[in-house]
Amino acid sequence: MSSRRQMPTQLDVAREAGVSTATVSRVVNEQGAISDDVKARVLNAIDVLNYIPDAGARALAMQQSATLGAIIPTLNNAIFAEGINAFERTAQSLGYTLILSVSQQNKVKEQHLVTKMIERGVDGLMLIGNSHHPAIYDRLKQAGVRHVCTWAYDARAQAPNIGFDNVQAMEPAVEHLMSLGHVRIGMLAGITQDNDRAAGRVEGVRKSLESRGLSLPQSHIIEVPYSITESRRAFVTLMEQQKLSAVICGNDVIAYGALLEAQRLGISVPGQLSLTGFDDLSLSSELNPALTTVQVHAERMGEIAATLLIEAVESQSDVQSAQLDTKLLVRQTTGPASA
Amino acid sequence: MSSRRQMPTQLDVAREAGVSTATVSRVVNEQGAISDDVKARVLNAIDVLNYIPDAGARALAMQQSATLGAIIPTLNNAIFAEGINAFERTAQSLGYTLILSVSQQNKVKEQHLVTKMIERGVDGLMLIGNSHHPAIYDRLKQAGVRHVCTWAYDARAQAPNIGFDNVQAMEPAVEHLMSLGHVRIGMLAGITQDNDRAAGRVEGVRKSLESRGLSLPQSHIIEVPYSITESRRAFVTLMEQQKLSAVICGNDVIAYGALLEAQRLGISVPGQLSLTGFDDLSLSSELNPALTTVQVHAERMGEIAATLLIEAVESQSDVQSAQLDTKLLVRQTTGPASA
DNA sequence: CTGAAAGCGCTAACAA
DNA sequence: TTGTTAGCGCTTTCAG
Repeated sequence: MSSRRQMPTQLDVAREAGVSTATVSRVVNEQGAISDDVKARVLNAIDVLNYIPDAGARALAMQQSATLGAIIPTLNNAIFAEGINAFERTAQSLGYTLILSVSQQNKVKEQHLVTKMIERGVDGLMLIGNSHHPAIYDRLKQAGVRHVCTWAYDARAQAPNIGFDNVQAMEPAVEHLMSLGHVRIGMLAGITQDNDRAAGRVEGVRKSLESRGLSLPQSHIIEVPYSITESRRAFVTLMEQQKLSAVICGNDVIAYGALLEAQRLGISVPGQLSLTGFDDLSLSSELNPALTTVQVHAERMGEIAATLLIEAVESQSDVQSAQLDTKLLVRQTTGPASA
Repeated sequence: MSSRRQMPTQLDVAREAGVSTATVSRVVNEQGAISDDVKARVLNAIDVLNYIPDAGARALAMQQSATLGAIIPTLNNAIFAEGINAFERTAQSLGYTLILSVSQQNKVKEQHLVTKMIERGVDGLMLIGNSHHPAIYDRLKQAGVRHVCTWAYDARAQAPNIGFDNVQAMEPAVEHLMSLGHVRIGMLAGITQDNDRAAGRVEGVRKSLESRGLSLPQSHIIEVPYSITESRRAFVTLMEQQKLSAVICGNDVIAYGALLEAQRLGISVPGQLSLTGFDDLSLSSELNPALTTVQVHAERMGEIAATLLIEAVESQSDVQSAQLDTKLLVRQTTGPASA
């Protein structure tokens, strides 16, 4: 019980300007015809009193908040941060405010956060990936809150998708490696539990391999958290157990760990071992050797998500899906398979 | 005009349970004494109707939103992302929702965003650094919105600070370098324009140097954006123009650029050149050579900011300041000055 | 222990 | 062109 109590309200402005609150509302929202005289008086009163409208009250009256929500697994992942940055920037430029929540990759928490978002009355919601608790979709539909799932594109998804196909995205990487003569290919994947993007990438590698007569046995995969330290450790384990000539990593950070550890162990990259990443973080092209990786348009994804969400909200229509492409960037960590 | 229209309201629940809205409010907020029977009926009605309260209406009635705002320069900076991640996590655990806006390091936009935050009725606001448009403090005070400035600690600051002293933080780095015999020390600083943290670090280096009889002429400093590419370029320029044996970098990313470029140029680190960073990003300790840098407790800063902000809001008192320490982490990019 | 009623600050018909 | 009057969905005295 404090904050806004001391703030001048629309009524104060109305009194100061000698008009009705409806009129104040009209000039604030630049809607309807207002005489220049009245308009000037209101504007002046607003300035004098330093009036700041109450968005909450406005939302209550208008039944829309000019607010977008986003629930992401974590911010400690440069690629999500980049996407959210663009999402916010775009939303802001279109007059929307961002409400951000982090689920800590916890499905139950995510479900709870969706309810929170509905409580807050967001006009649209952005989620990451397609594997969400079913109740989430129900709640969202019941509340009439438009939403998109990003970072994935699956024609069969039940919600609009704005992203890329994580399965297909791995195809060029496998193809590239095999064209270099690699046949003993392993993978340091992201944790696939509750993560359709990570799982999709594993599936993509497996399918691509199988369509070319190879396979990806479970023994050739280790799942690792988004951490260089963990990746280094897993890399050691993987290399000890298997004779691999190429390792596909679920993301760039995992690849950094593999590369750094390979260097420490004196395994030459790409001489003795080829390595690929995923995301194309800005560091990847700077490293020596520069990382061969799959480029993802995180920024555009964020922009598009915000744009389409807002478009759908304002036109009262369904949210469009949008498929973005990915691209294999061949750099220096991949080379011909040795002997 | 849609979203919540279709949602069941408190009144619907009241009818369904055969009680008054006041009663529904009481059980939802677990406040006041309610008979078990009534409580059960209400809870049941809530469940049946799938009732989700409207936080906006609640905020309007209670004059507080259970919302915290944060305005940051960018999310494309791992250290801010980490701080915000912790800020959000803490706020969430205390029942608060985060409204996040990015100023793109634009002072004018920041000022505008502060107004937006006030419109949204945030109970508390987190800002980065101490150099803000004066009008910001006025508005915040007028609106009675509690706030903290993080990532800096300055006893003279006009707003509560939760962070570290950017000037003092550089002292151990300079001291370390000088104890290794360095006297030709340069700096790749962050852009100091509108950035008191970057400026503070430059000042810190300068003061430390001067207190030891050395100096930091303008010719020994180049300011660089937060970008490896830019840093590499600036590093080349700096090294061409000056004979330096050590370069202090304004942050780790700049240091990565310097290190990578030094390696490309065949300048051995730390053999021929010592390098230090600032932030201690997770990659820094993994690099080879591992980066000597200044450790900052971004996560704790975010936690504390949220905690103290909420504490102040709920106790109707002033926000406490908190000073965090920084620590020089001596690793492998610094060594004795050669000849 | 529960209900009635007023009001939070704003918008939106409907009149005038 | 402007004012009046209802609410938006919730909380909160104040009665009972």
